Amino acid sequence: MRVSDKHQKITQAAVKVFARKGFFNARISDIAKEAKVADGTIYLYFNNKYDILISLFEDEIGKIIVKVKLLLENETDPQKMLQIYALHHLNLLQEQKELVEVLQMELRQSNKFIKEYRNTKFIEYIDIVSDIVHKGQQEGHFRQEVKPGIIKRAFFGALDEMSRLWSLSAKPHYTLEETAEQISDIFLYGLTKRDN
Amino acid sequence: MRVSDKHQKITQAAVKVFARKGFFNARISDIAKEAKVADGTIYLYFNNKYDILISLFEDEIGKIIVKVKLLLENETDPQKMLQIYALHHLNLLQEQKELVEVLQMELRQSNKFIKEYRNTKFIEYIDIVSDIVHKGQQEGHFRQEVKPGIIKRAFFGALDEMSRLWSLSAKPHYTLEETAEQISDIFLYGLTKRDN
Amino acid sequence: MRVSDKHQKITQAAVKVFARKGFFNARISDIAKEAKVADGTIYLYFNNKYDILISLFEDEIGKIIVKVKLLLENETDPQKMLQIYALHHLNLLQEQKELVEVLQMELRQSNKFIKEYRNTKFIEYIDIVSDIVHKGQQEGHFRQEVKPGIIKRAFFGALDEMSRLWSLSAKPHYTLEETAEQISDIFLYGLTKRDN
Amino acid sequence: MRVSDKHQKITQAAVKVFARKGFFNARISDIAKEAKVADGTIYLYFNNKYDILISLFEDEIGKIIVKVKLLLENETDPQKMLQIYALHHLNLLQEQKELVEVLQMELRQSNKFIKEYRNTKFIEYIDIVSDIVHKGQQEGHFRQEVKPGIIKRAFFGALDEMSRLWSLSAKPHYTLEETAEQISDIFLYGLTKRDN
DNA sequence: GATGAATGAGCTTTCATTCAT
DNA sequence: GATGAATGAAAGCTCATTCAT
Repeated sequence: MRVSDKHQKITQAAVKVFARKGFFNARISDIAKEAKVADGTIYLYFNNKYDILISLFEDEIGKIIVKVKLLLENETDPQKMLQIYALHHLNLLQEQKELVEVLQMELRQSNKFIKEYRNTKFIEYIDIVSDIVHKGQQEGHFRQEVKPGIIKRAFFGALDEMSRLWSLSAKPHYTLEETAEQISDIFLYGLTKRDN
Repeated sequence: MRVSDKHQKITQAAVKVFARKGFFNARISDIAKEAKVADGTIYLYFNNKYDILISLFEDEIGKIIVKVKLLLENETDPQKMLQIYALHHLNLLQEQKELVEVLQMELRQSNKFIKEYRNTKFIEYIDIVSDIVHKGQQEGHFRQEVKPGIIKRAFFGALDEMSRLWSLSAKPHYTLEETAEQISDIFLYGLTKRDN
Repeated sequence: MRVSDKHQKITQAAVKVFARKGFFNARISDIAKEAKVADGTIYLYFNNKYDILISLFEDEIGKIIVKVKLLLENETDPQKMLQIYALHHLNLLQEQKELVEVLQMELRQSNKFIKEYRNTKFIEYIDIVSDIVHKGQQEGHFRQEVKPGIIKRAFFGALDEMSRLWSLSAKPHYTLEETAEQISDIFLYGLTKRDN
Repeated sequence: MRVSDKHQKITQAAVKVFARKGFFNARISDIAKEAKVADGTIYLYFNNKYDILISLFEDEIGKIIVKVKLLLENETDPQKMLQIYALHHLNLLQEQKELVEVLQMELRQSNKFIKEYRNTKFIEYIDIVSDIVHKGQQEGHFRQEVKPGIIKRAFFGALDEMSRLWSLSAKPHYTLEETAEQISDIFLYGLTKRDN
C-alpha cells in the first residue's frame, strides 16, 4: 500500500507545519521537507495547497468521529455521554495539540476561500452532541424547552474556546479534567430538569 | 479633523475587505481602493498590514467594551446582566457582521504570527463575564463550585460559536433573541443554586 | 538674500546625507529633515534628486578650484606647485570628509545616469595639474616625453585612490603629510629630468 | 554542469546590466531577461541583489588575479613586472569594458552599504604591486624611502583613473599602450635610484 | 511514480514628486 | 514662498505550481 503511505506522510507533515506556521505562512516546500518528499510529489496526491487542508481536515475529523462513537457505544445515560464527549474532546488537545490548532484554523478561516467546500464531517461530529441532547429529552432527563441545535453549538463552542485558550497560552490555569468537568457540569446542570 | 478622518476611512475599509477575503487574501490595494485613497496613504497611518489588523481590533473591541459596560451600568442582578451581555454580543453580529468576522479571525489566527501582541482589550471584554459570575457567587445566587475563569471562556465560546455559524451559513436556523435566550438560559440554569 | 540661504542649507544637508547613506539610499525627506525644511521646499530650489547632486558638485568643486588657484597664485616653481596641489587635495579629506565621499560617488556613478551632464568643473580642477606639468616642461624642468593629459589623470587618480582608502578604512596607516609627500615625490622624481 | 551553467549565465548578464544602468538602477528583471531566465531563478543562485554584485566581484577579480600572476610568473625584473601589471590592467578595459565598469562601481559604492563585506580579493590584487615594489627595493633597484603600501594604491589609482576616463568618454585621446607606458614610465622613473 | 529546478504572477512597501492650503 | 499629506508607479522578493528528466 505504497500510495496511502505517501499520502499519510504528507498529511502528517502538513499537520505539523500548518500548526507551526499557520496555513497561509506554511510553504509547500516546508511540508515537503517535513514529509521527506520532493515538492512536486505533493501534487501527485493533492490538487493544491487548499486541498491538503481540506483533505487533512476530513481525514482527521473522520478518525475522531469513529473514536468518539466507539467510546459512546456502550453508554446509554445521556449525562454520562456528554461527559465522555467533553473529556474526549479536550483530550484531543493534549494528545494532538498540533492537529487541534490546524482544525481551529480550518473551522474559521478557510471556508471563506473555498466556498464550495461544506465541511460535512465537522457537522457529523457536533451532531453527536445534539443526538445526545435529543435522546436525553426523549428519555425525560433533559428539559424540553432546550433546543438541541443550539446546545450542540454552544457546547462545542464552550469546549473549543477552552482549547483555543490552551493552544495560545503557555501555561494553562486549569487542568484538562477540571475543565471538562466544569463545562459538562454547567451544561448538565443547565439541561437537567429540576426535581421540584 | 483630517487625520482621524483618513484613519477611520481606512479602518472601515479594512474591516470590509478583511471580512470579504480574509486577512491573508486581502491586498493592501483592495483596502486602498475601498477607502478611496492611494496605496501609499495607508502607510502614513499604519506601519504595515498587521498593524491595520491589530489597530482595528483594539479600536473596535474598545468601542464594544464601552457600549456593554454602559448597558450593564444600571443593572445589578447578575442573571439579568448575563442576559444583557449575551444579547448584546449576538446583536453585534447582526449590526456589524463584517466586523465580527474580522474579530473572529483575529482572535484565532493572528496571535500565531504576532507573538508579541497580547490582545488585552479582548481579555478585558470577556472578563466582564467572570466579574458577573463572581458577583453572582458573592451574592449567593450562583453555585460556589463554579470557576468564573472557566465560565467566562465557556460562555464566550458558546456565543461565539453561534455567531460563527451565522457568519458562515446563508440562512440562520434560529433568531438572535432565541439564541441569546437559549444560551443564557442554559448557563443561568447551570449556574444557579437549586432551591432544594 | 533669503533664497540662496535656503539653497545653501539644502546643499549642505544633502552633502551630509549623501555622504552618510549614498545617493541612492538617501531619501529626499532625509535631506529635508537635515535642512529643517519641508520636503516640498526642496523642489522650489532643485528640479529633482539628481539636480541636487549635480548642483552640489558644481558648487563645491567650484569653491575648491578658487581655493587651490589662490594657493598657487604666488608660486612659480612647478615642483612646489604640484606639492601644494597634492597637499591641498588630501587636506580636503580631513576637513570635508563628507563632501569628499559625495564627490567620489558623483565622479563615478552618476555620469552614467545623467548622460547629458558634463562635469566641466571637475575637468577644470584636474586641468590645473596638466597646466603645471606643461609649465614645468616649457621651463625645462620636466621631461618632454611625458604627456600632461595623462599625467593629470594619473596624479589625480593616485591621490584619489588614497583618499578613497581613507574614507573607507577606520584607521589610516599613513598620515596625510606622509602620503602627500610620497605621492608628489614619486611623480616629481618621475617627471624631473635627470642631471646626467 | 547544469548549475554552474545558470550561475554563470546570470553572472554574465548581471555584468552587462550593471554596467549599462548601474547597480541601483538595474532591475532584477533586467538581469533575468538578459540571462534569459525567470526572475525567480536568480534567487535560486543568489540571496539578493547585493549578493549578485559581491559574488560577481569575487569571481571576476579572482580570475584576474590568476591571470596576472601567471603573466608575472616568468618575470623577475621588478621594472618589467610593473610594466606587465600596468599593461594587463589596462588591457582588461579593452577586453571587458563592462566588467571594469562594474568593478569601478563596486570598489567605490558598495562598501558603504555592505559594511560587513571586506573585499579581500581586491586587496590581494593590488598587493601584487606592493610585492613588486618591495622586491625592487630589496634588490636595490628602487629607492628605499618609497613606501610600497602607498605606491600600490597610487599606482592602482593612476591606472584606474585612466580606465574610468575611458569608460566615460566616447573617444579616448590616448591609446592603451601609450597610457600603460606613460604611467609605468613615470612610476618607474620615480621609483628608480639615480645613478649619481 | 518521484524529483526539484524553473517559472512568473503577485504582493507589500518605498519614496520622488505634486499640489491644495 | 513654504508646507507636508497624498499620490501611485515601481521593484525586490516569495512561493504555489509545473514539467522535463
